[in-house]
This record gives sequence, C-alpha cells and structure tokens, in this order.
Amino acid sequence: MAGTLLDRPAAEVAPRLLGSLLVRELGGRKIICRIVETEAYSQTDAASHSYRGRTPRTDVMFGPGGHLYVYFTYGMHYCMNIVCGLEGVGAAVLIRAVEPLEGEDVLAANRGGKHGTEATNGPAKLCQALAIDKAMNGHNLTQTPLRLELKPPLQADKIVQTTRIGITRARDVPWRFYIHGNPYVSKH
DNA sequence: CGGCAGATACGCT
DNA sequence: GCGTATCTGCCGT
Repeated sequence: MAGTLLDRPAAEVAPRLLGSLLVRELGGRKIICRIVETEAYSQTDAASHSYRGRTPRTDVMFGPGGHLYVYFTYGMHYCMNIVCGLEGVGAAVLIRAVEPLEGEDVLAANRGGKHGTEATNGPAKLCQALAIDKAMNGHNLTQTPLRLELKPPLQADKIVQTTRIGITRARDVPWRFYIHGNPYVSKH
C-alpha cells in the first residue's frame, strides 16, 4: 500500500480510514462499501490481541501495514482489521461497520436475506456479508479480490470519537470512530 | 424496541 | 478450564 499513511499508529489511522472504500470481487460481481465505523488497537493497549506479543494468531498484526488481519471469535464469527504501523509493530484498525454503495443484493444474500442496515452494521456481520474468513487473513489490500481504496480525509466535524465496544479491558480509551449520523454505524 | 440467554470453537492461563 | 474486539432469537414492555 502506498506508504506512509498506513505506517502511522492505529489511533491516527482509524479516523483517517472513515470514508474510504472496500472493493470486493466475488462470484463475478463487484461490491463497493464505504467504511463508516472503526476502532484502533495498538501493541501497548491491554484490549488488543497484539498486547501479549507476536503469536501465530497475531502474526499478521505485526507485519507491514496494508494487509488484512482476520480473527475468529465467539466460536462462530470473523472480524476484519486493516493492519497499520511499521513492520514489527502490532497494530491494526477494526472495521466495525460499512455502508454499501454497490452490490447490496450480494451482501444481503450472504447475510441470509437480511438487507438494509442489518446487512453490514457490525464487525462480524460485514465479514459475513463480504464473505471474508480465515482464508483472507494476511491478504494484501492492494490486490484483488479485496482492495482498500483510500479517499481524502473527512472533515473533523463529521467524525465522532468515543470509547470502544465489546471489550473488558481499557474501556475508557476513546479509540472508536464513526461518521456522525450515518445509519450503518453499529448499535451500542 | 430493549434486555438477556445461548450458541460455539479457539487461544491462552 | 475460562474468557472472548459478536450476533440472533425470544421474551416483555
């Protein structure tokens, strides 16, 4: 991925990714989604998988920025992160919600018929909708079938910064970011 | 619509 | 064993 942006710390990259696009090719179809909610996870953060060091599971988080870190949780769900920071640094940005711009019918089909905001308003929901699982772990996001298309930064007054969801440690750290008023942002 | 229990497998203690 | 960066269905209001 073109250099410096994703080499920055997660707390910087997370708000910066709002408004950027995920372009997914699946079954001959093109799906385009806009990132509307993110969370930052860093190596010095007790809530982060990388906090305990580099392991087979977290290896991708410690690699170079611009790759995909996919983890499996609660026995049935996948969640996707965009790895950031320099090689050797365990940091990533969790994608918590996206807004479909193209291919919404494919997303709904992958979600068992759930459409509208219910298809992609949560980290595991959007992975199911985009058919992202363990096989995509480590994928380079400059390449098909899943690309990250960076867009210009959003205006600061369109971004809400608050605490993260679903964690038990470091609950007070305000590393969740979302686009103000966007209906696809996950519920709290 | 809000709250809660259950599902279910894997990494780490 | 235990806890988990979650979601769904079922219940009551």
